[in-house]
Amino acid sequence: MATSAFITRLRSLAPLSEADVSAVERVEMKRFTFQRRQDVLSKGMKPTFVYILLSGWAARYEARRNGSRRITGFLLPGDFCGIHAVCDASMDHSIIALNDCIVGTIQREAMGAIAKASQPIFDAVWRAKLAEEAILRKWLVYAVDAHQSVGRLLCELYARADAVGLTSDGSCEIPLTQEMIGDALGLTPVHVNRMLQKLRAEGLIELHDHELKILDAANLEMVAEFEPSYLQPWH
Amino acid sequence: MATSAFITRLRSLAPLSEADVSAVERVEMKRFTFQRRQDVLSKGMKPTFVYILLSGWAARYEARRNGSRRITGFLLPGDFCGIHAVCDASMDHSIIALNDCIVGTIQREAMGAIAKASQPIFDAVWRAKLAEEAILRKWLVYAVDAHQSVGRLLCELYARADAVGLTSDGSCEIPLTQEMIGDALGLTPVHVNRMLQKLRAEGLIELHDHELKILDAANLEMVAEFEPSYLQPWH
DNA sequence: CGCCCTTTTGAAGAAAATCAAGGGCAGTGG
DNA sequence: CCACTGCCCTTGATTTTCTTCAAAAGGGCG
Repeated sequence: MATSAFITRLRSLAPLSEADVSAVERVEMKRFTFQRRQDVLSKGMKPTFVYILLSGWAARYEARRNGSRRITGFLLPGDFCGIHAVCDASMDHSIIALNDCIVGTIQREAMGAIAKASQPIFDAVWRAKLAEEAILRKWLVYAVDAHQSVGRLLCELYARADAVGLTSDGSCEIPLTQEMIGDALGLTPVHVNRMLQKLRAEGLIELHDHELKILDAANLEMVAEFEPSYLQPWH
Repeated sequence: MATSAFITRLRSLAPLSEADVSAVERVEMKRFTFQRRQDVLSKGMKPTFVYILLSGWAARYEARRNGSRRITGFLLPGDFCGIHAVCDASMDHSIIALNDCIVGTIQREAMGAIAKASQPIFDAVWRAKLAEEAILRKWLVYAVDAHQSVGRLLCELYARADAVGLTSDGSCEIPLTQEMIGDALGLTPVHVNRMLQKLRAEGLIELHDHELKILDAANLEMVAEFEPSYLQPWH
């Protein structure tokens, strides 16, 4: 069952046949657990395995000289976290577990073999990469206004959680502190707090105890200029 | 000779054999020219070809609701500009020619075939993608301070131009206006101007008539917190 | 010459950072 | 059982950075 998030994610990226699914299920995968705040992969490492987040949340981040850090992406169950192995590259950033995580690893050659053997799997892997890059671009494009940035991030995370079945009835768990949100958006936690209060006052969201509820999706997406097609780049 | 920038770029990404080089040279490539300010690819298109910039500069950009645009990446000769075809995805952003450009296109299947047949070519394509993603991440990480951002961008562009032989003696052509730099960094052209003046006053750079000269590389990289290894993710 | 595009300069205003401090809550240990 | 500690959220006051608005100057070109 631990591969289910991975399969769900791949299926959200390309239409897998039964044979594709069983090929993915049969591939040898080692599992590791990581505790909150533990590095899954560190900058400079050259992984020989492809890493996949099976449960829990993680973040890509980089430290700056002045001691601050910037989060450059959130990883949800089913996401690749270290695809670098496929081309023998080393990590230009680190990945940290945001809560307790289970991570699966697949040997570079085994991953390459199933991707070469099946066009849908090949497509899914590339599309996952393109989606990740598209997310980075959106973070840049909409990094102008703090109110909008915070709103957008919540839209994005909700949509991504939804794609792997982690939402129910307009709610989902967001295991992030306001400081982490600030590290992701380049804002101070103080300012994130004020923007969240504004979104709450506008009746757009509820967010308590790491539980997000979207109260008014249409207006939130309007305010946040959010349009989810970039998360599914093949449509 | 028009494929030379592409070959140079691939060679900077992975050690290609003679057979690899001739495989790339033999692949059927159609060439197109684009004039300054013309879209090479537009948001929403689903290209069936892989696009490669052979000469000139281009930029990835996205328009915002308020009419402003954000540049999310610069493309130099040799860079892939529409790799989306490999997995049948549509463009989530547009690409515009910044000066007169020549673009080559390779059919999806032909590109897939040479990448499957040769591990170095396969690696080069993936590494190009990872390098591009790494650049996006750095833009986010160092988007805090305007002085540093401008300095970093110049470092990055110089290093990338150098990788494809477009520098000489510490100088290179940067066909960007201050407004374009602002669109890339999320700054107003007015503020870009002031930051450039500051970098000039500090004796770090010269920049006149789109000609950049790095006067003090060591101090510029220090100020800009620039460390070029992310451009070569396999090292 | 006159027009457009780009760069440059100045002054005022807004968004977000910084600095500072208090409060709630869970876990820990005396 | 309660005090203590650490983490996270919240609020207020001040300061900095960058934007906005406005205008002028330089250069290329029809």
